[in-house]
Amino acid sequence: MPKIDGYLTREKILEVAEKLFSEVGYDAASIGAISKLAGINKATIYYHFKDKLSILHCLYSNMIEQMKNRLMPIDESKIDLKSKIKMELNFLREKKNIISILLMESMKTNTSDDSLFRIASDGINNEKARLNDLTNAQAKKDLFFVHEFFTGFVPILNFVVLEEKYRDFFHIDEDKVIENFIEAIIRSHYNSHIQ
Amino acid sequence: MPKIDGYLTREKILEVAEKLFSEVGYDAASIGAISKLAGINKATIYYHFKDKLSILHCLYSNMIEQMKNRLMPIDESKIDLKSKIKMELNFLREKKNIISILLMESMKTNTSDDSLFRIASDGINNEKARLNDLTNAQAKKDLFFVHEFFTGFVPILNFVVLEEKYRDFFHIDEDKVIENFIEAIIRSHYNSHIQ
Amino acid sequence: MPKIDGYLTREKILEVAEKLFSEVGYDAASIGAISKLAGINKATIYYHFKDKLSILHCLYSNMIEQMKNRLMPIDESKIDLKSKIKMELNFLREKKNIISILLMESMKTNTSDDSLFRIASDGINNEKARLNDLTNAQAKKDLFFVHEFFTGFVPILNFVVLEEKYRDFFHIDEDKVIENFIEAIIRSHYNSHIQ
Amino acid sequence: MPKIDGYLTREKILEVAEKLFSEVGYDAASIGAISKLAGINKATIYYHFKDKLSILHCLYSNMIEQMKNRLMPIDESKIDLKSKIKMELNFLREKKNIISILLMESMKTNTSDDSLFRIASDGINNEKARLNDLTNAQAKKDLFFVHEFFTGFVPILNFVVLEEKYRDFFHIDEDKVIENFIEAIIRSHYNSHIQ
DNA sequence: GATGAATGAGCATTCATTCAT
DNA sequence: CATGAATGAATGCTCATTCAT
Repeated sequence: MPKIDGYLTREKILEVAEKLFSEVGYDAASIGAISKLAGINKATIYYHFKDKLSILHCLYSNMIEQMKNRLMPIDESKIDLKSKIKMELNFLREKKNIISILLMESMKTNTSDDSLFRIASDGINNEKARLNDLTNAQAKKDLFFVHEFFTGFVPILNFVVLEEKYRDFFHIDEDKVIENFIEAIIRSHYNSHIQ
Repeated sequence: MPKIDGYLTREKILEVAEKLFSEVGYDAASIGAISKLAGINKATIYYHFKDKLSILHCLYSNMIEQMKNRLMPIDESKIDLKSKIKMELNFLREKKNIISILLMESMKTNTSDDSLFRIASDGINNEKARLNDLTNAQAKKDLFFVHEFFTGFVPILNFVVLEEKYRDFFHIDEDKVIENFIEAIIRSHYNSHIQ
Repeated sequence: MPKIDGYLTREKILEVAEKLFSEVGYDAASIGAISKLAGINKATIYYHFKDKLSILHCLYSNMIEQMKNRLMPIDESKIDLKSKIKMELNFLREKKNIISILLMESMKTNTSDDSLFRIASDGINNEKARLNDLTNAQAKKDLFFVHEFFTGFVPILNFVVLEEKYRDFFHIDEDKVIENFIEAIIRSHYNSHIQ
Repeated sequence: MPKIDGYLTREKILEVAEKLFSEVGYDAASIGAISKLAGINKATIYYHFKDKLSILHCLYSNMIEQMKNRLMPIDESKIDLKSKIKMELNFLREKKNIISILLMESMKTNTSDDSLFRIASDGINNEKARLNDLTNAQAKKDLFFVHEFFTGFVPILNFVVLEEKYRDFFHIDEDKVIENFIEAIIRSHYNSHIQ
């Protein structure tokens, strides 16, 4: 085992943890399994991270960091909406693993983990500029957020996570399913934006 | 707890398991915890169920059973679409726990669990009648399914699971969030049905 | 491994734990070592005891129980004081192990474990009847307790624990050391009782 | 922390180790905890000490050194016996931590650690001069040692270690408990010296 | 039907210790 | 002198599961 570089070790742990958490879930992924897959001693993981949970939190932070440097308002001009969504989707598809972890953890009904909402509201707030009516603000903002979150953000994240399994089950090929999803999300969510 | 016969014990186990699985996830919910919460001996659980996984499968079966006896096509007549959705939503909200389990398990990227898709395609097939064009069938059907699944089925299930946490995070009250969601899902999904 | 009798298993665990705790100290005695010495599976220990600490507490309780059924006032009549002390000493020498544990744990300066004092005050209160002066009570009682505790109780417990090592170091034989200790404790403590 | 030279670092380690050993016991005090409390890297501790045990041995040596430069015979002249004991007690009370460690370690029934006896016999031999009868020497010396050790040395060390907890439990204030102990130890031990 | 007792394997975490720099 | 990084072995404890009764 090379003692060369603590930074690389840390990265390797995060990489393997993200993969395993998303494959079997946070709880079923053991530190022992991570250490074996990473080729790193179990105790070394605890040199770099306080505990198992802090690995998860670190993954979240890294994702948020990347999201921040990226999420930009997608405007309504239909000219290139499709390609904009395609880019967005490709960006998110690279983050499939951490997104699946985020969704699974958020769906535990008794945790107070609100990462999903914090991330969503960061992203959605970027687009709030679209709201042109500032009278009667709160009621409209509430509807706007629900619409953005449940008919935009949520379907997209779910698509990223479930797409592959969807293809396997329905025997459709990748390009087609993506094409179809983009058409569906434009028709439904983007064509019904609250303004 | 009156354990009049084995049936009640079995029901109690299922009831507690469903609650706990949804609260902390399938993996973090131990048989020991279930037995303690249910006031039932651990070994008794193994009298009624072969193993932990078969409890989960039994919960799935029960849900599918209930879904089958219920899912009916929601037609396009906008007259009472809203109240129809409201009813649908109330029906599903009672199943919040098992739905959260189903979603969490489906999102593990390495499982071959396709319950989510089997349940979805049962439901969606009921509505396929709506498709009026039978020529060029497959391509259209594919789009239809993607649309139904990712912009209808998925947002609704996610809403059922996340609604309470959404309210806590955004400080909105229950009635309003439901009202808003129904408006959003009608605007987006139902107004863009593939026909 | 016989599954015959949970009570016996529990007793065996306590017996081995007491021995090991006193040999190497509570902290250095691992549950694994106890289980190995007892010929009992590690997990079985946790079936019978909530955690490691509750084994210790159980040992304390058992000792206190035995002490209660035993400690009687030793009166001043010198006729058979010696043989009374000898009996007392033999009784305590059988409890050498738990006494050494009790002392070691009590000497950790940051624990709030007051078992030693609770046990001592039980024993000493039995003898408080000897105090014949009830005027000016508290100051006298305080002195009485300090005297009983630090020049009676403490030397006796320390003797029980250290006697064997004392003999090894000073190369004296058992009978003689006991004889000498009894003479010393009578001369010092019993001849100077607060009355 | 000014780590001007290695000497200070070494001192700091010893200081923190002594504190922690006495607080939680030698076994429960980890090198990691010592290093954190001392603000010194774990590996640095191993630069200064071969292993954990040698820290303990070093603390013992230091104590013995200090004891040697100090222990003087307390003669029988009752004139100022009280103040002599008070001084002795103050000297030992400053060494409470290492004394508690010494006692705890000595009470492990399977260790061959005889530091307690070596220290005691150093101190007691200083006073052996008091013995005026040199015929029949051994039997008398044996009694003398037992008396000095178990009714003098042991109660005093135990008092030093347990005093604070004694006060907490019995709700007595410091001055009073010391006053009482001195009276008790004079009455019992010093008034019954073997001569 | 139900249960007390038991277990092997595994869990997250910590240990004292090492070593290249 | 000092340290960041690493490790094998062990820690207390929990797991799903079994089985005689």
